[in-house]
Amino acid sequence: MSNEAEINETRPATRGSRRKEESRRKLLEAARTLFVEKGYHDTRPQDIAKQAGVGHGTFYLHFDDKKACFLAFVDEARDEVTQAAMNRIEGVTNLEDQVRGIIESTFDYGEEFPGVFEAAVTDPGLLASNEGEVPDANILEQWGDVWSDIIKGHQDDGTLPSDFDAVLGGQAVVGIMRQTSIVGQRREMGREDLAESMVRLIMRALGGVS
Amino acid sequence: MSNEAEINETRPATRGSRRKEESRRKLLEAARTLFVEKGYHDTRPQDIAKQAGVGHGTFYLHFDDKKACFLAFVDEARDEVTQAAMNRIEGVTNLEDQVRGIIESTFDYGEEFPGVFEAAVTDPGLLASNEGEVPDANILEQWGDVWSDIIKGHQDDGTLPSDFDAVLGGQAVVGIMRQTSIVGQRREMGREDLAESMVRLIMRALGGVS
Amino acid sequence: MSNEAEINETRPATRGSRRKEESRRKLLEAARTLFVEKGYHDTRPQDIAKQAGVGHGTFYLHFDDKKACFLAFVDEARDEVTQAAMNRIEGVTNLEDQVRGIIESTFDYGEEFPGVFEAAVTDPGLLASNEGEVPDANILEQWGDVWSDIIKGHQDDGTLPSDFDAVLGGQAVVGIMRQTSIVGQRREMGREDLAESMVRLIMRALGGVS
Amino acid sequence: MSNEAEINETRPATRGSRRKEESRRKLLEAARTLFVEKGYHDTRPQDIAKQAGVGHGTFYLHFDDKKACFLAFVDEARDEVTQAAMNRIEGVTNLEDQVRGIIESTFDYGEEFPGVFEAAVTDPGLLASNEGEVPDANILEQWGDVWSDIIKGHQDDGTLPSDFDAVLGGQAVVGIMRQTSIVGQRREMGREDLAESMVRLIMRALGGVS
DNA sequence: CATGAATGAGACTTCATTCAT
DNA sequence: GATGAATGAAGTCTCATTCAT
Repeated sequence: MSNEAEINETRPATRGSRRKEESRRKLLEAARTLFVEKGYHDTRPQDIAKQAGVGHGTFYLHFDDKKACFLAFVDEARDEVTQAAMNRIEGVTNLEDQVRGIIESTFDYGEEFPGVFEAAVTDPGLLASNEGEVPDANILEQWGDVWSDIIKGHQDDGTLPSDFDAVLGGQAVVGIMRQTSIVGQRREMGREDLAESMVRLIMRALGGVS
Repeated sequence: MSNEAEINETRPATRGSRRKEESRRKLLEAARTLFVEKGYHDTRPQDIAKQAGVGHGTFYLHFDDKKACFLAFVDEARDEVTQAAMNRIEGVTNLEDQVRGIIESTFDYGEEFPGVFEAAVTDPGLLASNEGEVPDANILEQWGDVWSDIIKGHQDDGTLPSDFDAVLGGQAVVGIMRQTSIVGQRREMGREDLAESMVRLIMRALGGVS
Repeated sequence: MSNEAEINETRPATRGSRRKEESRRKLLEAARTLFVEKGYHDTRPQDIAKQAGVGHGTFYLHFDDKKACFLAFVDEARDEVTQAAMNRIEGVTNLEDQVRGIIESTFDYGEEFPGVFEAAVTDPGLLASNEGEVPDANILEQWGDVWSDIIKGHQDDGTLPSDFDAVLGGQAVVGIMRQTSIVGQRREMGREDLAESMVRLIMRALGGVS
Repeated sequence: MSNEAEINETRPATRGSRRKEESRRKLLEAARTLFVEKGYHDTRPQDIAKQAGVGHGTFYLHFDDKKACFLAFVDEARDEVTQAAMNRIEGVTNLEDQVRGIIESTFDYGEEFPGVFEAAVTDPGLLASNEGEVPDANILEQWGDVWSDIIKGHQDDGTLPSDFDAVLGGQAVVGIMRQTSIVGQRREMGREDLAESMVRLIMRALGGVS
């Protein structure tokens, strides 16, 4: 008996917990599909459960409530996008190549999972129902911070001028990316042109172009 | 629709129409207050009517539905912000002064009517309930177009380089403004520093600074 | 217009409010029927509305929630029972006659509205869902207080000994009545015998019998 | 059922049955804690299992359903209270001393296990979910019967008058005790005064005082 | 034109119970 | 015997909208 328990500790994925993990996975996948397709307010926990092929109640076994599920979806999307971008610029040191790489990577992700990014960007503030709730940091703001780090690195080694706040610079980059890509897609600009314009605008904004 | 309004202004309003106009005004003011305070989804037509001091049913005499009311609120806010900005840069020809003027004007508006801008920026797409509805153009996108015109003017007279799409440039400006001002406020940066950084980032992005 | 308003003040039952009052009445009647028939936990607001012939939502126009409706039902029942008892002993000064009168009156009420009293006696503590809620005074306790007043009166004029606390005495009377009548009914004792035994037990307990 | 229990005591329990007995014990203790703390409707079988440190499913190995568990809790509490009272009046023949002894014993129990008595008194009728179910006799009614036996004994040996039904007398005693002790505690009367008043009221009610 | 009582589809969530492991 | 993930019927309550007055 105690033997078995110890074995379980080294192999934490017991039968039950593996099954539970599977359910959670199915639910998150379903949530992604539906949040993207119909948006937060038009997606019911019930729909997610059905799409996942589990019972209504199972939903609440994995998420405290609908909002928690949405936040989990956003977290996942953010991690994926960030990971993809990081992989793309692995080893790249030139700023312009980094900018271009991240933009390309974001476009790739958007093509592979259409709508996911847009859905994930829904302002969490909109979901707050209980007054006085912690206004969870926006995914865009978090992304801006990633950019801030990159910028700070280049300010330190002299590639970029230091006459502006790296924090605001990071947010500006995200602001440009968000707004131009939304409109660029809506007005059906070509991906190449769009990317090139974005790179130019961003590089210039940061003072990285003579 | 604006036609009709003008006709009404030229001929003396009947008793009924004056009363109606008054109701509409009170409702819109109430709507602004509540949409700003509690957001779209947590504001009920009933609340708006009560705050306006009219009966619930009266709401539907003036707006087809809740969404229409929200859109009217957004329209109004947009017009106010735009008007204020236009007044501020009246007669100003220098780009940097225009940029600074509009930013200052936006900040002023935000201080006078806290939260209105943020509320008005809610993506109308989120409100769509009927599938296949026309996703009304976002207020930010419309603003970007205003900037595009300004930029195009400066490209034509050689103040700005023409090596990027003025449309995207306009959106980029709006993107920078939105994202940096949100974060700037959240992190409690001083208004002066924030404005100065925004001006510098925008001017550089557009190639207006050596 | 202002004329009409003033008339309305003297005749507060406008058309709308009269209709509302009617709905409330129908709901309370339905609530009584169902709470008595199926108990608190097996009666749904929906059932009450249906039985009353109004829509689900109307229920919540008149009661904050299910518990509030139950409490309103209890209040009503208590008032009725109390009123009937008070009417019965109007002008009666002899204690034994008062006791007998109230017991008879309670039995009458129980025969006219079977189960109402039993249902109304449900401990409100059982309904508390939010921790720290005000534990509304029990209907029995309130009744005990009514008896306390009667007893105090007889202690003051020497009809009853003063060697016990009138407050406890009042509660004791209610305790006797409740427990003996429940069991008396369950074991199908005759009403006459039951009443007579109750009178004797109560009179003796209060020291009102030599 | 009590037969089976006794057999188990005489022959050495197998490993399995000992373990089972242990689980049942832990569950009943947990049930007592939670029923007292949160009441019947706010206590879920899951909570009981968790508090007992066993799996949810184990609950149903020991009790047919939630109601059965509650009834087992009530049984246990009743037996404890009764046993304590019986021990206290062991050898006491004087009625007043018996009454006082039982009251003291009940108070002691209430101090040692606060809330248990109150929780156990929940009318089982309230728990009935299947229509037409036998409404199990109330614990108070059972207690009244115990008193009836005591009273009958005193009627037989002439200590008490025989001009009232001993059954009702027993119920009356319980009614007095219940109602006065609830209110006495709520209004924070001193234990001594409360007990003394209760003794006097009960003794008089039964005609045991000159 | 104005009102506000009424509506009912539908939202979110809970929980007693089962059953495969 | 023990477990705990899964279930889904059922419950309470909301709210955008209508309509009789």
